[in-house]
Amino acid sequence: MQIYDTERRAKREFTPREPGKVAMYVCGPTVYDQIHIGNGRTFVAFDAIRRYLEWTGLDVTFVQNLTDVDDKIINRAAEEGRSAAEVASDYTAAFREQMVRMGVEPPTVQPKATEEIPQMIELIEELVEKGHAYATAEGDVYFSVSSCPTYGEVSGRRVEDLLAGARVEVDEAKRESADFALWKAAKPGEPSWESPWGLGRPGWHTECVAMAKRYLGVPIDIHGGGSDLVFPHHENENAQAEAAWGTPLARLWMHSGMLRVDGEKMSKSLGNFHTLKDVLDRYPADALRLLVLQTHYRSPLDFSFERLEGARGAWERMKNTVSALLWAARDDASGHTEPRAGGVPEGEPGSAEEPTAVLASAVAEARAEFSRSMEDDFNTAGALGALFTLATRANTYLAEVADGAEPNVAREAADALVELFGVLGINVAPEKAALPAELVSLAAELADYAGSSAAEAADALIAARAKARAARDWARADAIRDRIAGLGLAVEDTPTGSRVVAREG
RNA sequence: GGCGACGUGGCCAAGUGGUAAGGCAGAGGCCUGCAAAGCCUUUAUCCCCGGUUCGAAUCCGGGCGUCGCCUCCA
Repeated sequence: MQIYDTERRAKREFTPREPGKVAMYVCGPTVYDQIHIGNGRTFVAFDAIRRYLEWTGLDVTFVQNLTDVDDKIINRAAEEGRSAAEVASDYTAAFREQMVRMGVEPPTVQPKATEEIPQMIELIEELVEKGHAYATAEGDVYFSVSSCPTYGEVSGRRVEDLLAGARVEVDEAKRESADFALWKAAKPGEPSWESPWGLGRPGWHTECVAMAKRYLGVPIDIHGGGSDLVFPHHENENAQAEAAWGTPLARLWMHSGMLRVDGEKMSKSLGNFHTLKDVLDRYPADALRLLVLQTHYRSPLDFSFERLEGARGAWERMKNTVSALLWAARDDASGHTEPRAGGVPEGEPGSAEEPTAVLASAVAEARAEFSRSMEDDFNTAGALGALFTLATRANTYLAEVADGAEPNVAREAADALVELFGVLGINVAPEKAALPAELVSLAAELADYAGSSAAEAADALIAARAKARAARDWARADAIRDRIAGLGLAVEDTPTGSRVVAREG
């Protein structure tokens, strides 16, 4: 498995520190507002990566912090006239809700900064003791960048450049402009904790270091985040680990590309700012995931609603294909699980041209190509291409063999699509509970159905409609279809016969 | 100014030494009572100029352009 390492600026073979196990840390949000689709992109990308690692059999411990004490939260609280804790609590809940909607697996551990203060103080003390950090008269503690020889390695910067090109006013209390705060003295009314340097709160860069150490041990295997975190955040994190423990924080650094909207950086002032919640209120999460994963995680992603529409269409077609395959396998959304008669393969048995054999090899090819792409730095776009190709071949197969589809091969193809899209967190399986009980009474009314099974009722209605169509009684055929549609379902006529499916939206 | 990334068909996007996956949109055809779904066909001098090579989108040099970070930011 090849993974691109930000620090080395090259792909390298990934070998976990402990065979079979991966210790992974991805920076979480600062909970001061609804997260936006840029955050969403990052979290979906790392979720797909995590799912793939797990799918290959690795035991992944995934840690993601919540920054619940920060200037932004304090400012927000002041604006709204309530406590910082309330603001943090609300947006923590909001964040988790969106992650659930987005289909992101919950982290193994999701520590909050405010609950890790002792560990952070311990780390800062260690840095002070070793001469890598210093306290000011005001009660702030800074990290001394020039005391750390490896500073700059993660982001590829030189300390001299940083000092020379510093755009920030040198804080009087800081020894050098590049030094950064590990601990900030509290101002009146701000959330604060007791420390050896007086009341205060931790700096952002210290959180992840303390948490990674506590929950994963250093160096961790993979540290991820958005590419805007490379500098200074991850550089500063790494410096603390190097200074305190003489080890890099992470063995491998992964960074996802930025998201842009309509070709521009997303910002509130440009009016192109979208929260994840707003987008998920309008579009299915699977469509958004598909859109995100159709671009490699390191590339910039240009978001637009036009593209999202396209992704939704593509996703729905995938579901249609899976649905048709399951129908051919006699196990679809309408609950048919018993094989039916008539599943005879077409063509010359044993011939390479035989459609069933062609589809079977298409499945194998798609699986191989999917893995090959993912093994190459999680190339989800290439992996999706392989799945779309399989879907097209499957549809071709169904069209070619008509009613003679081989159930086992159709099922194999459907299973592959559901499984592999599922590895990317995209659900293309038809909903099993799609058939409402009202179908039974409808079938009783229109098709003389006397039983109580919704699946059988669907069959009876389709049979009644087929009979009407055969008799060229279009009015009756359409009436049956319309009544079924009235239940929120749809009737589709396919090469393999008609079927009742759940309707989108 | 410093560091870095990218430039592939109308839009998006894989490929990274042997002559261009896939998605969206468009056009034509097939299937079809209608509708939906589906299938087939069709659109690429791979930003420009040099170089290396039997052979380059793919490597090297130069140019042009776009973007990111350098300040809180996923």
